[in-house]
Amino acid sequence: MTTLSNGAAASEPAPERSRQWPTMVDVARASGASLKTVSRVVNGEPGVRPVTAERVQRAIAELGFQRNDGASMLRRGSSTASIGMVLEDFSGPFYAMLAGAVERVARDRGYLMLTGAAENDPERAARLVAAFTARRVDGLIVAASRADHSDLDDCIPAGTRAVFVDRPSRRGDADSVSSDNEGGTRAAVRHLVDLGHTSLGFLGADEHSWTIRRRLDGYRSAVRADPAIDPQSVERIAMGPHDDDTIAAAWSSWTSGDNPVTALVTANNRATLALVRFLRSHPEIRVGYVGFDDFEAAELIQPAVTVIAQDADEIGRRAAELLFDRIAGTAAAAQHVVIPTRLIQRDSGRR
Amino acid sequence: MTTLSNGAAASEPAPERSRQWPTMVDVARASGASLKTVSRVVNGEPGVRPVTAERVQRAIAELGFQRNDGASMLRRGSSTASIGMVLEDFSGPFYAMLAGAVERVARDRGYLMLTGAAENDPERAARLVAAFTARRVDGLIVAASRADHSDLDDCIPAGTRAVFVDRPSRRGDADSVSSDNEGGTRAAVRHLVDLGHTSLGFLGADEHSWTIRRRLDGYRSAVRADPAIDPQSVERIAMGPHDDDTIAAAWSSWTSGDNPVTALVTANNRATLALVRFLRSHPEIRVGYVGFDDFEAAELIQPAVTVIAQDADEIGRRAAELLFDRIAGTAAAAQHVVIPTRLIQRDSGRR
DNA sequence: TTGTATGCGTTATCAC
DNA sequence: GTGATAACGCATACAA
Repeated sequence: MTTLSNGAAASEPAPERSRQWPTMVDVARASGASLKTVSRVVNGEPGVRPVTAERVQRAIAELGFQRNDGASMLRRGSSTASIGMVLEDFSGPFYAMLAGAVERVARDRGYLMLTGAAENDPERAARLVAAFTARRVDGLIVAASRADHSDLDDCIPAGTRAVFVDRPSRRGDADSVSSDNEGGTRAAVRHLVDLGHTSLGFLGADEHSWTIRRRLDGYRSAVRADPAIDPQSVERIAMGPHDDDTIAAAWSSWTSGDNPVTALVTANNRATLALVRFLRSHPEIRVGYVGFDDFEAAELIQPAVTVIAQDADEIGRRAAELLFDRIAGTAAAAQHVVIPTRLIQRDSGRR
Repeated sequence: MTTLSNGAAASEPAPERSRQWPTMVDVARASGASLKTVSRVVNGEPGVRPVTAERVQRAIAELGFQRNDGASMLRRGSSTASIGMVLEDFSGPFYAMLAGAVERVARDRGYLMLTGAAENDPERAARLVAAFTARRVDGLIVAASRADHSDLDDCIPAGTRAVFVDRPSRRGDADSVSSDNEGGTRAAVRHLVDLGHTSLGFLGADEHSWTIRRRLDGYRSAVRADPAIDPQSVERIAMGPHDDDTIAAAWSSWTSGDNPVTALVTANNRATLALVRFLRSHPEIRVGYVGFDDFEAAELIQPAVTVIAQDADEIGRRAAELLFDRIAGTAAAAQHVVIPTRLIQRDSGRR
């Protein structure tokens, strides 16, 4: 049983000091080489006699030495080769794909990703950012788009690179990437009009969300711009979250007068699924609809749901690349990248 | 413009040395206090005169100082207060929920989570583990359940705490948490038999996956144990991945002889969706089925899909708690926690 | 080819 | 109360 430089026994992990790893000093002692020589071997530097290197390697293997990257980076003054990602939650398919895309880019560049969920709590988001910067991440991807989180922007130290997803930064100096939310709902409205609908409604979601408000803007502007659409449609807006009751209330109010609503645009996945569920329990209601955000089962539901699809993968990729450009030092003006949406026509548009 | 101790100007981030943060030495200089006094203030240690503390605080605010947690942890010899999570991918709903649950527990305990996806590549998984341990994470959650990843187990240094999700460790000394996969498919078979089916088939998935093999085991044992079931059912097994063609081939072979298959068990979400899609394009085929793993739209598809639901949230929570117990030093024998599955009866069982 | 001494940003010891 | 000084694990001038 070897005794380590820090006084612990190699085979017995100490309880509170997390775990005692062998250090380069231990390797040096075990191999009879000096600290510097060990360092050379570990970092693959030239100028070590093969025999010596061999001895050191053996000691490394025997002790199970692994370099402490934290200490290495501290001494080098180099970056931590890590980024932090704040997302709203993990389980939404959009955020999950986003995180996957970001991590892929990060990994390709040799970076590690720290991740945390804001879960609708601005304070939690702020704590995450603080924890990330305290660990000196090289950059931040902020994908927590609720307006409440905008205080977050001030928590990000000046000079810390950050890219915002689905919402621009309140401070204008940060890059952002988002879907073409307005264009998406505009396309949805156009599609419904093409199908013969002239009286529409908007089934919203969280009104504090920046994306949801952009989608609402798109709906409003498309409705206003088209003289064929009943102007009442501009006011037929029900923000969420929705369940059977809220949808029933909106529906009965929108169909009680003359020129009743015949088609809906839903603002996100949740709203779409709430509507589908509502229609299941009210088979007598016939309505055309287009949902924002695609989902795996959209084509399996009957009628298959026509959607405005976001390219979460592309959004994540672009956001990460933008961040790494910043990290590399590209000092250009803040960019606001808008990723196109795509209307996937299935059957739910006609009623 | 203040000049920092490391020679960079506060307002101009240096290009390659990632970013120059003010250090305690800078704060000390700016406030006229000593390094140790600054440290005391930063850490809330007693024995500082209020006036002095005030002066230091002001300097901290002015410089935008934030303690370098990496350096702090190095000096303290304390843990890094971080865990690493290796998952198969981000976008699968199961892994996404898992990651969310783990991060929630970690955050509650003041830990940060590093995450990376193995994406079917054993080498990538190994590199992730190496990167995590090089940063001295306090523990690992391994949720990469393909059998190919089992080499991974040897990459985890002895003494590094790890909890395996959905697969036990090859080295027996690590905790694991998984669904009751065998019990799940047994319940599925029982359900189908209750509905009157006596000739079954199994639509599998990746045969290298430990979970898929357990589900297959459950199917086989349930079929063998029940004399009411046609023994041919034990061999009616088609491993995946599946598309229309593979399912068509299996189906025609399983229904060509006498006592044709009338019901199927699908091994995971992907297989279930492939079957649903297949049945869409072959409306003449009528078959009962139960899918492993619930999905949001399962109740919206017609017929609504009966599933064996896994409790991903509970699995993640238990795995994380097990890990933190280990980190806290609870030195008990390795535990293998099995989380029950739940049959959610909808309509797809009867044909 | 190899080793010694110093410092990264922080905390701990101990003296003033 | 306060402040020199050493040390955490590692890399780097520079000397041998």
